[in-house]
Amino acid sequence: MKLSKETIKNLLAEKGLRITPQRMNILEAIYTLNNHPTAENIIEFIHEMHPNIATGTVYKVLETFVENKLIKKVKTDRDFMRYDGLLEKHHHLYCSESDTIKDYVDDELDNILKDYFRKNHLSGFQIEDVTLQIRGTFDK
Amino acid sequence: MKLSKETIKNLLAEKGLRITPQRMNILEAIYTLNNHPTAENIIEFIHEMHPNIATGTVYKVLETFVENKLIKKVKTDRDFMRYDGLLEKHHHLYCSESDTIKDYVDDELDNILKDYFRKNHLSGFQIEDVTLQIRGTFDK
DNA sequence: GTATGTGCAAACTTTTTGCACTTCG
DNA sequence: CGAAGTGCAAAAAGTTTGCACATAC
Repeated sequence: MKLSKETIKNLLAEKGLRITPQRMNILEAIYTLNNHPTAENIIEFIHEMHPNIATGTVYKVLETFVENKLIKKVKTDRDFMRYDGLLEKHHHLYCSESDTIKDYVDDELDNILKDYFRKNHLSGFQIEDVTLQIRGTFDK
Repeated sequence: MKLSKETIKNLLAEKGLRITPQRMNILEAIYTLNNHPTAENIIEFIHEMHPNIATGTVYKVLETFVENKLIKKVKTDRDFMRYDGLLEKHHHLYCSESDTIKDYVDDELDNILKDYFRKNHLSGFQIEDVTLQIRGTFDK
């Protein structure tokens, strides 16, 4: 999921965010790394080409991106944050034996869930979004 | 979901864990607090009656409980861990406006999911468990 | 030019660790 | 008694913050 500089610029511009080299690099890193990187993964990746980008900046930029819905935080039960650049609706496969998280996209599943929650209204709760955590192991 | 001292002892004994006052207090706290407490919530609760229990001990005991499947870690996109004492299969309602997480139990939903994954085999992945993250807002 | 973003280093928060001491069984 | 658990305080790990400087528009 490698994006061109132009596409990345447009993504930022659409959200009314200033286009800075740091933001472009960080967004590019997330799309290139693409397997739900941690802040550290992103920093490491960027430092190979741009060693002068600051840790604090990366965290600030990531927060900005989350607020502007360019990326999402991924829920985990580990003590560090992971980020997700896939904007399309999707679910996650969590590996029990490693830190791998893979995306799972399927319209049929989404329709089944939509149907279920249309029929079974949760009283006192307005649903915004439903995603599955599918825990298991990848075949060796 | 308040449990008797006897029940708590049995839970520990069944897992072959030594019964200590600290472990009993921590397990009791989780069941009493019951809304997916953080380590801090648990420490605070326990300190009211037993001010001499150490923070490090609480973390060590929580890890032991997770390893022995007495409790589970709850996946969140926040930077602190939350714990769940409900052993029955269930899903989670995450509030977008607060840190509230509520349980959602429904057999019909579980059957629908079981059906779906029986029909749609994920190649290269052995499913152990599927849980829903239902994000939204509670009515005021 | 000015509002916004960045670098840096210090601080903060949450969790982990090592080791002497204590306790459960 | 011996293995396992606890307290404590120090440190690690991850993230946030404040402020002077730099840059996008």
